[in-house]
Amino acid sequence: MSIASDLIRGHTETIILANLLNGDSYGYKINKAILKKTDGKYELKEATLYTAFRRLEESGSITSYWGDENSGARRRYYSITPEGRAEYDKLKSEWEKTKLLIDKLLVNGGNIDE
Amino acid sequence: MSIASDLIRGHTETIILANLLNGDSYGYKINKAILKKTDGKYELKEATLYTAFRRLEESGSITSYWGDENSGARRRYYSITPEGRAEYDKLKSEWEKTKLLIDKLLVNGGNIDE
DNA sequence: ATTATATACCTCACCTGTCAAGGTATATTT
DNA sequence: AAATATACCTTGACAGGTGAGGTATATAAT
Repeated sequence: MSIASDLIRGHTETIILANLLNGDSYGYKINKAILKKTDGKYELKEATLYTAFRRLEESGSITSYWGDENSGARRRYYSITPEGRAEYDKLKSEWEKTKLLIDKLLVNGGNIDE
Repeated sequence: MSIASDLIRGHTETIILANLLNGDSYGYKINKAILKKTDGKYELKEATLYTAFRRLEESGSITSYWGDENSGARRRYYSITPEGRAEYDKLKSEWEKTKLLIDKLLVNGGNIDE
């Protein structure tokens, strides 16, 4: 594995929301978009992806509907709600703050008396 | 809570190791050092701290010994091992890579066809 | 004297997100 | 007929974080 799952934990929902900001999409496509964004380095596990969809829908950040494909596999499309956009903004800014905090915490240092 | 635990998850061990690079220390002091590093914004929960010590010791990244305080509460000191230093380097560089990856993934974008 | 606060350690049960492993179904290519 | 790609889903196990509890010493406040 190229990325530790404990380091990505907690970002799954933000990643999904980011992929819905510009328009509706569906699971498979979102995962392929993630793969492309990261130059093939990262992709969500299916179980993680779909359980995250459930959580997001339950909390009101997204809604879903079945596509009307007349050919091929059926698709469940997702829409981001206004609450979802607000949630995205919140999670994004939390990430920016946390990033700085972790950077500070991982620096070799501290522990010298006074 | 000022920092989401899912965002810090997986960094606990790296944070502890970072605090042992410059010399031995003990739980309570490490946590106070973390608090100081982050200007009072963050502190590990005790249960998190001590379970992380167990894991780190079991995996060979740290060793421990009881201090010889002749007054006050007893202290268990921790030393980072050469393996622990190597582990720190590895976790630190994983963080640097993951940070860039998450930054890419959280950007508004993707989902536009071609 | 007793209560509160600070120091300093520890454990257990629970919660939550991730993931391996399984499954269903359609369409195309070999 | 088999393999691959698309596209969805669920279940059980696992692991790290945490709330809530505990022990013990020393000092400051009531």
